Amino acid sequence: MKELPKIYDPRQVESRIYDFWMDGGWFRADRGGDKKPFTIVMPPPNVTGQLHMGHAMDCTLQDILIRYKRMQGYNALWLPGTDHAGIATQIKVEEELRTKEGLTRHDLGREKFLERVWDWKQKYGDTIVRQQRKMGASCDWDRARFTMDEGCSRAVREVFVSLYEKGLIYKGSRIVNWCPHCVTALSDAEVEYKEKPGNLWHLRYPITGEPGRYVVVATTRPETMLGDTGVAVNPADERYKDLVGKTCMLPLMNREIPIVADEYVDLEFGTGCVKMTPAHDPNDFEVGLRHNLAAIRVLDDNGCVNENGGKYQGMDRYEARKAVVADLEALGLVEKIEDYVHNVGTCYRCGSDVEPIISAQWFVKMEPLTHEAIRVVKDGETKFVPERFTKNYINWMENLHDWCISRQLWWGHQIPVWYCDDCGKMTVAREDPTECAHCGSKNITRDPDVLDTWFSSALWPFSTLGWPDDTEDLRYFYPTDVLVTGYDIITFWVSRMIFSGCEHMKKTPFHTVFIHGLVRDDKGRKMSKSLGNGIDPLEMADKYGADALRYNLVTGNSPGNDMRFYVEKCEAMRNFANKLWNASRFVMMNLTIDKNELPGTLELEDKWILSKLNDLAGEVNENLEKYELGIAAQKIYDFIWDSFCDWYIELTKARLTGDDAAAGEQAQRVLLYVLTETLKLLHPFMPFITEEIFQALPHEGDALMIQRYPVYRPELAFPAEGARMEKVMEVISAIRSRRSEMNVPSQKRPHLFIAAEDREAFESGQGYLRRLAMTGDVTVAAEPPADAESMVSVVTRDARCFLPLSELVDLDKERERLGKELEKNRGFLEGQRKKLANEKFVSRAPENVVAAERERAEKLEALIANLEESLRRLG
RNA sequence: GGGAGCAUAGCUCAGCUGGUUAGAGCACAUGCCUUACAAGCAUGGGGUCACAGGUUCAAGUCCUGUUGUUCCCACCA
Repeated sequence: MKELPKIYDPRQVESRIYDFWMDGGWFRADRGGDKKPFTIVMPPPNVTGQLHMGHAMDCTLQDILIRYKRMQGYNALWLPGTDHAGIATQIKVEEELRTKEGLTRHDLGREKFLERVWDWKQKYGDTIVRQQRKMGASCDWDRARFTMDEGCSRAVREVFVSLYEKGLIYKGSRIVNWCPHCVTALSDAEVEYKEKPGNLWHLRYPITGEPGRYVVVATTRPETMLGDTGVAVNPADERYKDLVGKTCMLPLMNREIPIVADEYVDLEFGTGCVKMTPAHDPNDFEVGLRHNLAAIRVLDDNGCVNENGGKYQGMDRYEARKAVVADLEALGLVEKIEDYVHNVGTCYRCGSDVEPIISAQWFVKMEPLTHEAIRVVKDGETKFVPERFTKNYINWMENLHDWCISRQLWWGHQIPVWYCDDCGKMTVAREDPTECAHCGSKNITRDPDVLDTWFSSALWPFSTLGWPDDTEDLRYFYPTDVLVTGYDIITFWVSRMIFSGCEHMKKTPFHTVFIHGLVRDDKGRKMSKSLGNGIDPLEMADKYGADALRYNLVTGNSPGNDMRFYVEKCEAMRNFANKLWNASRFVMMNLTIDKNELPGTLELEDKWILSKLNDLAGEVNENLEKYELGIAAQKIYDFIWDSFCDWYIELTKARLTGDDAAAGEQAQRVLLYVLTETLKLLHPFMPFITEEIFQALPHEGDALMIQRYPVYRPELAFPAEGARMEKVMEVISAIRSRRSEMNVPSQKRPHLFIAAEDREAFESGQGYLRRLAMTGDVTVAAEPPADAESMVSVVTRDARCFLPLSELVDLDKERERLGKELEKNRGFLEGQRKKLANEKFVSRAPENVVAAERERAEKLEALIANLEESLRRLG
């Protein structure tokens, strides 16, 4: 028998157990056999990333599901990997380059710079993987992928070319979101709008040929006026009817620009006149197209005024803003300046204000792709859990603009397009071409841009399984089963995986999207580097154990809702782990058997705990199937702590320490069985400690992690015996409560007289009544003892108990107490009777509900009768 | 402007398809080193389930509205 330390120390256990699993090869998913596949692809964290609390939660939820499915007998594949994370990674490497060597990427050149990024990836790329292992992640590491590995890159290329061939990818000059700091275009999804205080400048543009007359336009970005090529009014606006068709003079630039009429202009807002800057505003761009307005770009890629900005050339956008306003004021052309709070688009990576800029970029034509992506969700082929996120998804899908996929970065999948220097045409190819496909010229230059990171992530569920090749893995494991991710990433990623799966695989990539919320700090704020309020999951795992951290992250919250992180909860969960540890120690210390087998005959308390365990197994399976992980975890917690430790272990002590060896062994067998089944139930949630204990117990099979997950078994349901046991437990609780009220010292062990109908239940349980209710001898009879009047009485629904503690009793107080209890229960009974007297209730409520209410009423009546009897005896 | 969530004990939150006298952790109070565990045991106090209507035999749970709060989407110069 193995002696275990008194306090569970996860540090001694976790890494050893993890190695044990790895050595066993149990994380590897096989194909075929008589098992079915179950697949989760891990949302790939950034290569340069550190595990934060959100990852830890994500990781825990996935690991619970995959371990559960593995134990159910599936070929369970959890496919891990990392994402190259274009902008994020490039920024990091550039920063290091600047601070350490004072260089920019341009100093190095593309090739050398990319070498540096790959070096960086080699160096830090496995940090997060190590951290995931610490959390207990049971991924198939042999299948780990990277979005820029050879296979994923081929998938990206295939998708780009085939979408191009289908006419779903095009290059066009359009307004895009431009980050002047990252110097690249961004997709709509990568822009975060933030409310910022600003101004609304009202500017006067003189009407041509009508001295002294102006149109007044309002703007939040006065510097863009340098690129104005028109003024628009609403065609229905009576105020400006005569101006349409005329021109005005653009101040500072002295450019004559037309006044046009367009529905886009809101009559109510501002003056009803809008300056048109087609090169720097998406709406103006559209209006410009309708009225043939020129698009004059006045900002360069760094956000500085370019050669089209006259004397302001070279100023950055904010400098130019001040200068333009100052000059206009000097000319008397600023009518007024209002304070104005408006939404400003910012870069989701660096936070700089995004500038809408006209630019030649690559786009995915979204509209044709959305139909199937919407259908599969509407038809339930892919379901969101919780369901409410479906609406988010559909709404987003239905209002999509084309997806800008080109980025002016170096780190990423370079766009497979070559431009011919001679004929000017494009060659789009699966293999790198040596000549122009149109004229055969060798003078071809590759498009320098790379693809949006999410372009490759969108293919993750099938590129990781071998696509575009027709691999065995792909055929076996695709479509995958569940995607686990936070709600913040539905638009970025989930939606794109769905339409990509539909388009390229003709099947939606997963049947369930399991959404979780954000992990916030104890004040409800997002954890962030800038706030410095992040809690390192590894520190928590180290201090309290990965199991405790996992339990913290999965209990007490429900799918899709944010949770607050409390260190105290880690402590509580560590205590729970320790509780289990000590319960296991207790079982082991009393173990003389070496085989896990239930005994042939069972005592009442055995049947009670087995029945409880059986119910638990049934419920936990139900909850897990419905993704109610927190509820399942809570039930297991309650079972272990309340039912198993606080009751059952205590109940077995009489047998274990008694003289009857056979009875002792019987108790051992049940203890071992119940503990082992409980470990199985808990294993997906707390993998380390459960495996460690399992290995120390007599067991069959190599590892707990590959045992069969318990299910409900009708032959182990003992509802009648369970109810009888609870009669006794109720008496124990009632006596304890009375003792506590009366401050009876625990050394005091009074004789216990019980008057009850079901005498057998109480007679057979004398041992544990003595032990748990701290009494002396127990006498069970049909009627109370003769001198019951002088004793302390304790009343339950099924028994009247009498304790000769008269010296401690104040008869008046006793009467008062009984009276109060009687009052209370009469109140309940009255309610109950009313309900049962209600003809509508009896006729309309389901039979079982009515029966339950009847039974409840009967029990109340019994309790009241007992109370009345006791009170009567007191006189 | 459109949409969604949340509002339950002092704090943080569970409460699944309506059905016991609404639960947990932490905190609090009292008594216990009872040979698994003081990271523990026993007992106890504490809640008009935001507000107002409605549906129902029955509402914390479903519907409508109100208030407060958080978030997502759109982006009107």
